[in-house]
Amino acid sequence: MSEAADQIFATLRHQAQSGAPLYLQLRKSIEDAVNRGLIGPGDALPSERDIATKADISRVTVRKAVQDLVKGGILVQRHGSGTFVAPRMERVEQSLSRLTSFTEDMARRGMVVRSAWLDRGLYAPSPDEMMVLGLSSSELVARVARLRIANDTPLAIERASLSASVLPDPADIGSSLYAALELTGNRPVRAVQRISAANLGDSDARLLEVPPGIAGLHIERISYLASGKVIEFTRSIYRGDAYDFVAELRLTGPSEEGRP
Amino acid sequence: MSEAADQIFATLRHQAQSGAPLYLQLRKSIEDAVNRGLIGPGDALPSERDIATKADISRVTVRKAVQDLVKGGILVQRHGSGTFVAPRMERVEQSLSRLTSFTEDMARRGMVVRSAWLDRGLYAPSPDEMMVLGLSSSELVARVARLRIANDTPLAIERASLSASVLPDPADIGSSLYAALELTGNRPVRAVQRISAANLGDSDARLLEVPPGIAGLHIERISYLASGKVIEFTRSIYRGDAYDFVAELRLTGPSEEGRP
DNA sequence: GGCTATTGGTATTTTATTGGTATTATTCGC
DNA sequence: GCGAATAATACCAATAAAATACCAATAGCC
Repeated sequence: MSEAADQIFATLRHQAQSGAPLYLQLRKSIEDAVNRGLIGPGDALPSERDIATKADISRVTVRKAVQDLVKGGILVQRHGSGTFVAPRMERVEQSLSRLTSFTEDMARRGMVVRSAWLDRGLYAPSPDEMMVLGLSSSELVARVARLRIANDTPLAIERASLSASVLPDPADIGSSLYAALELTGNRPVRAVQRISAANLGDSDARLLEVPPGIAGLHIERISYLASGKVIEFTRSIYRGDAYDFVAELRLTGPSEEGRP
Repeated sequence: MSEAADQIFATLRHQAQSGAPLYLQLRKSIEDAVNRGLIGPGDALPSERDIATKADISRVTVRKAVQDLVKGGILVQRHGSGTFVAPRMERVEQSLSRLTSFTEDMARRGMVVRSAWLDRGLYAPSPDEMMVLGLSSSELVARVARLRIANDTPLAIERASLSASVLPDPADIGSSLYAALELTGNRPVRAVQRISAANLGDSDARLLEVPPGIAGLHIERISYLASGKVIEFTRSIYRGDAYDFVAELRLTGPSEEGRP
């Protein structure tokens, strides 16, 4: 457990002879460690017992300090699991290069992620879908829609459309659409992604639990097989106030590149 | 199976006495091996049993680690066949000039583009600018702001800040900021760009000739010199209804064979 | 085609570690 | 002296971590 969490004890000893109650000293130490970023959202604190023995005070005293911070929303406790720094709702950023792993990205920030299925089924294709996916009106389209949730806050709506021939049973997708496609041998090799902004409509806003009219990031992605055939068509809507897309650009070649 | 997959066990033993749960250690080892390219997309992992006996831990523990990575989309499992590194979408390197080339982009859509200057001058730096550009309060900052117009429709507002030392006279910029920087030998080689959505404020909306509150794309870009120094800091606002950012993603992996 | 070794998948149990709580002693201020 | 805040002790409950034993699908060989 050591790591950077030991910083707690450094500041603790520093104020040891202040005369203030022990639990207040400890509380301040922990608070400082969080505020100074020594331990960030999602990080685990040492167990109450560990803190107690290391600081040489009773566990109940530790508990008092910790509980205060839990009440204040600074920490989160999970019975049988541990004590953690409460995640803050700040802008989350996603690098464009890792667009496929929402789950991983969020987990790295100490957020508990889950998805709620909005839709999983086979339908008659819309004109849009027929055009993009190259379907005839007699074929079916598989639609997979889910709400992405981080720390009980809905962050995004993802709606994917695929030809039913590549995803005959939309219900048995695990957590990754790409993994499911991989299993059936339909591997996209290329995708074009289009990012724009749009005001959220009523139904989307309701799903994302924000007022209607708020700005949202609208991402449209079309994935292609090696054969050039379109395999997937995804429209995602991200909450504009909680999500950043980050791209790192590199200037290639000499300065003669076309410029504005 | 041996090959490079054995690298997993090397890093595993390395962190053996970290005290962390076994399955976390293993998960990290595998994750590292993938991230460092020791095992690439499509490559097979040793079987769960092999990993278990080699690392001298239970197979269920191996399973826990592997499953986490499957959930995160890093690995793919096929019952009766094996565990494989999942394919991954990667953003194609996009040249700096290309992404910023408003003019070129619009011209491709057959639009007549022009710009209107909103501001060109030297100012005392704001705290933001001092921080990002690394300026002291006694130095000056060059601000360049312009309205981008296509077919007589305002599309975007670009506001750039630079140290006055690299752009002593903001007034003599031609049509390209980058060209001006090139002349003084200050060529950015890298930039980090952050795309988000936000509702347009009153003044920006007025400039863009849209009603306030409409969704806009907010792009923040920080450009770096080869030395690592920040040279430019641009905040742009695009009309969300009239502009798309397009990125092409490519799936990395074994091109043909090697597919399980 | 069908057998078989090998693969991942699952259910169940044990153990250690975590937070949760009730109860009691001490200290300090009024 | 009384009472509230402080601190310590001992025990309870939930969860995670790990191991065992067995099931099911796939691939490959004959």
